[in-house]
Amino acid sequence: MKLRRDPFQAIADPTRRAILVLLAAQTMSAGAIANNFDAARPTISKHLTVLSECDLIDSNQQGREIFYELKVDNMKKIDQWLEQFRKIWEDRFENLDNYLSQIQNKKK
Amino acid sequence: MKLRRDPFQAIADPTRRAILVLLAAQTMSAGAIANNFDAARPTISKHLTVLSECDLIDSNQQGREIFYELKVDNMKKIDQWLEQFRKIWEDRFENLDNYLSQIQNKKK
DNA sequence: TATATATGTAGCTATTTAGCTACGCAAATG
DNA sequence: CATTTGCGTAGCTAAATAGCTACATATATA
Repeated sequence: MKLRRDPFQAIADPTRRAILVLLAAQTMSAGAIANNFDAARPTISKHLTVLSECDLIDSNQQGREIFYELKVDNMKKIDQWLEQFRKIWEDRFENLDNYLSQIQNKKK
Repeated sequence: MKLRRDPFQAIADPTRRAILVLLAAQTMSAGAIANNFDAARPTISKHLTVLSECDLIDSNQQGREIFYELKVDNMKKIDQWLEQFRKIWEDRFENLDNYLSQIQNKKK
């Protein structure tokens, strides 16, 4: 193996996905984030480190608190990768659509 | 930890992502898939097992060959999860758009 | 200034992962 | 019917992961 630090790796963990969802709503301090989970605070701290390394969040200190903010740009890479599959399921939907139209026409 | 068998886990590995891309184009036999990679054939076989467990591919045997086919439906789960973030970057794009319009107007 | 608070780091463990070689088995072929 | 071919499984290893407790450090507060 090899340490993978990319958005795909980042979202593989459900806790990290939940953190990202939290940060999608608002910027939050490390402690505030951790309060949303059962896991120990250092565990969440580590997840935040991973998310930073995967370049999905930014941090900035304010006093003794550290605020984390979503960096939406790298999220788009997942979206872009999905593009090629999206075409397939849209095609299938179209096919289903056509099929349903055909049934409709036969009825007429 | 706990064995995670979901589409997010499936696409965390780059080899598995590449397999999915291959299968997006066409159904392929296990051997044909393996030929596209440097990894040993059993390694690819294991990735195929994981992808099956994550419910992203289907297999059916034809003679001594086993053909694998993309199951696009579970891919959509990733797409659906991304939805909430897509809103954010679309908003930002709109904001940029508005900003650019304002500049345009000022020039006029 | 002593204390409380916010947060990261060190260091450990159990589990999972990705990879390999060796092997087994069923289907096709000579 | 012996052999080749296609493919999964067993069993191993090194590395990564996710989790924890204990500790260090810096900032705020009494």
